[in-house]
Amino acid sequence: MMDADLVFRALADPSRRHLLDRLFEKNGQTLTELCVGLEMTRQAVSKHLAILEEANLVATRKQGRDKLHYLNPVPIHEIANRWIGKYERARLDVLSDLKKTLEKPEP
Amino acid sequence: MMDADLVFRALADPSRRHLLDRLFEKNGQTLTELCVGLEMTRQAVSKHLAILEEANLVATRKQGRDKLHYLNPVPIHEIANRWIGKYERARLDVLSDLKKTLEKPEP
DNA sequence: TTGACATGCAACCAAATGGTTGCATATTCT
DNA sequence: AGAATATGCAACCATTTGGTTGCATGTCAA
Repeated sequence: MMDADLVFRALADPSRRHLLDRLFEKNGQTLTELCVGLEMTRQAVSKHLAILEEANLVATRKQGRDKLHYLNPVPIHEIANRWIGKYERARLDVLSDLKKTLEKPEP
Repeated sequence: MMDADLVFRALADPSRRHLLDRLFEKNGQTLTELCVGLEMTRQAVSKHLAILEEANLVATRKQGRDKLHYLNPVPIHEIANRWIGKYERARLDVLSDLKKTLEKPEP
């Protein structure tokens, strides 16, 4: 099972969202590869990746001395389905009510 | 414009997500009304609501001595569209590739 | 008008967070 | 073997965060 709280908390930080973006552009990157261009030490990036891994947003595979990082979009998908879908329905209901109101002439 | 970072950070806390749930069940609640059943002081709830308001996830209207809180699902919708949609596509691409692989017989 | 109720404001506090530095370990390459 | 490279681990630090308490202000109602 997915822990939605871990996912939400992991997504709360812009650096972590940026790391997901980087993995989206190129999957299976190593830690040092993900560090280039960032104004952060390797250890900071490593911590962020650990949090993403804990939330199951990235999966890792150790290959020799390298650790390869892979994006896992499934938890994001589950959030979208279970949580955001609900509020999306609320939004559409509002639009639907508005539409009805506009269509119905004043009594 | 919506500040996605404010929205993500606002959604990161379980108490705040719970407040959104409460407003989803019944819209237009007052501060004290939103406090009942919560193991928190009114001031804590007030701070959470302020953060949600800053992220434009709730809108408020002052009516006499009451402050009414309304859920605004639009920022959640925008997050879903702009940000989650991208990773959703990634997920579907993976499934699509898998499907092709399964359909294509070995050469 | 006076008391009760709803909210606002500010100072304070402990714990979590995001980051650093320093050193250790493991693997690759010459 | 020995140097270079990739990662891991731990202690430490400043700031943010989530919460509290105490008091002030505004509004309704008897």
